[in-house]
Amino acid sequence: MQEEPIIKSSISKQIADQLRNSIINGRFKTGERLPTEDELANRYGVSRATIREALKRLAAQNLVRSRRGPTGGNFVNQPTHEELAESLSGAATLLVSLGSMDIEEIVDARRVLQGSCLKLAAQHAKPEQVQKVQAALVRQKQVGISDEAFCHADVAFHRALVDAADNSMIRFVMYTTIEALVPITNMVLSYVKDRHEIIAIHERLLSALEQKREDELEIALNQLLDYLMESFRLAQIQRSKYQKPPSGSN
Amino acid sequence: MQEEPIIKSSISKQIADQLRNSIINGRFKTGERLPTEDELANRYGVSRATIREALKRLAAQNLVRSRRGPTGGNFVNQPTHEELAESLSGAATLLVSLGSMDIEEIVDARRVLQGSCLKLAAQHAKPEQVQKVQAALVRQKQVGISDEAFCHADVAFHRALVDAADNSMIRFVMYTTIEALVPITNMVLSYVKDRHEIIAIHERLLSALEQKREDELEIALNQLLDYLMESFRLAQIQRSKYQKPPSGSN
DNA sequence: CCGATATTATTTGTCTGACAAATACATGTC
DNA sequence: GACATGTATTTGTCAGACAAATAATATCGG
Repeated sequence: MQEEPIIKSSISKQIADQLRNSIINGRFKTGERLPTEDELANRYGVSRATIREALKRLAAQNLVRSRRGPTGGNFVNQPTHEELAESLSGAATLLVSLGSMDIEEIVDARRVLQGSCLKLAAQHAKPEQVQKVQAALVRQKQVGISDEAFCHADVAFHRALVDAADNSMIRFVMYTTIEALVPITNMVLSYVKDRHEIIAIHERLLSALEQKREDELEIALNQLLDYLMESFRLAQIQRSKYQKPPSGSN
Repeated sequence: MQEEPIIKSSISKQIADQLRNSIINGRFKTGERLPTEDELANRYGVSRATIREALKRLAAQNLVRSRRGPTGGNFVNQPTHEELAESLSGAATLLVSLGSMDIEEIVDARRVLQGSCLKLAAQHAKPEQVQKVQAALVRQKQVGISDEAFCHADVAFHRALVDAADNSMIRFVMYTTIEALVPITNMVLSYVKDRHEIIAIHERLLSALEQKREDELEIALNQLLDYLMESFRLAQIQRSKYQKPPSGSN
């Protein structure tokens, strides 16, 4: 067994993987500073540019962050839930925009997953978590706010709902599912001017949560998603009227 | 409004973000080749090293892949589901290893999410998907296979179950949840030598799927997760016997 | 002695130019 | 026509340099 005969991937990638493993296995602890780029270069016997490319790969995954100066360096980053959710939703929006997932699938997924999630929320929700849901809804009900602000509040509302389930793992995956639908919600909103319907359903969700009525929660959720799908179809029709269908879309 | 007065992040990061947006907005289509590094460097008015660091950030997210030679270059990569699942599970294992999520939460999440997922599977599963589940179970039942191989087959089994739900979004998030538990499963297996219990429950799951019995699926799932948690606790106790608690672990 | 300011050292960020390696394409030889 | 050879193109890596940020230290005035 030779050392490493048939390496096909680039050195910088290999180094990135090694460093990554060192982090996961705890050889580098979170918050700790890793050796300077010069020293890493010496240690691995490569140039600093290569080391930097490896570090940038890790930085793209929020695994390290760098700071300049004497006390600076590259530090192992404990990704916050926010950062994690962000990179996840980045992946999700990418999938959607590349057409790897269609809207029906996402809506179906949300029907099922968020359904379970809401049941959990009804069981576990603490008062302050319910209050957060309410706060988001209040923001959403402000008259005269922009589409963007409305959509932002919409996301906050659903995130608060998910948070009420009080489970990190569920939060992790549900944030992704929610984010994946944001572009569609945005599109729908620009055609469907009236937001009353959405707000009404949200209010229904909130009161059902307060009363811990699981059945009611499920009904309201389905109502919301049905409305979203219906609006989406209308928006698509409207769109194809004004903007000729791309016949030879190549 | 000046051009860009108060930028704090590095140029390479900014360029990476710009390229990323160009890809998402479809200015660069999937499979397409982007300009050579030299040309990008000219276009952005930076050095090639900077461009390369930006590209490595994107490569770390599986957004681009590079090839050498005349027809080579950096190409926009349509991430396969495998790659996506891989990077997701990478994030998940990271979260677990960094202790951002505890096992109870993951198991609870799986109870709920996979529960819904199995119901969907019972409704939608196509024959060939059921067959894949069966195939994975057969592999797992081979006598004398290593812990590693057993665990691999275990993942394949659960993935096949998820695939049976026939929904890309669900697959996306469930793969993550499954992967997050792999390290624990591994650890449990190294202490709990007997695999019969797991296989028995898996067989129960399979037959319940074949008969489309949703209630039975849920019961079996809970049984499996209960067993896992119980074994995990035992493993922890066993562990603390042989390996002194790290009192001053410095 | 103290405090504000200047200097210095360290480390990442970026630039420049070069060469190595892979690889498609053209060219030449038999 | 088949096969070897060269050649151009593009990424991968290297080496050394300077710029920018920043914390520690030294300096000077009170």
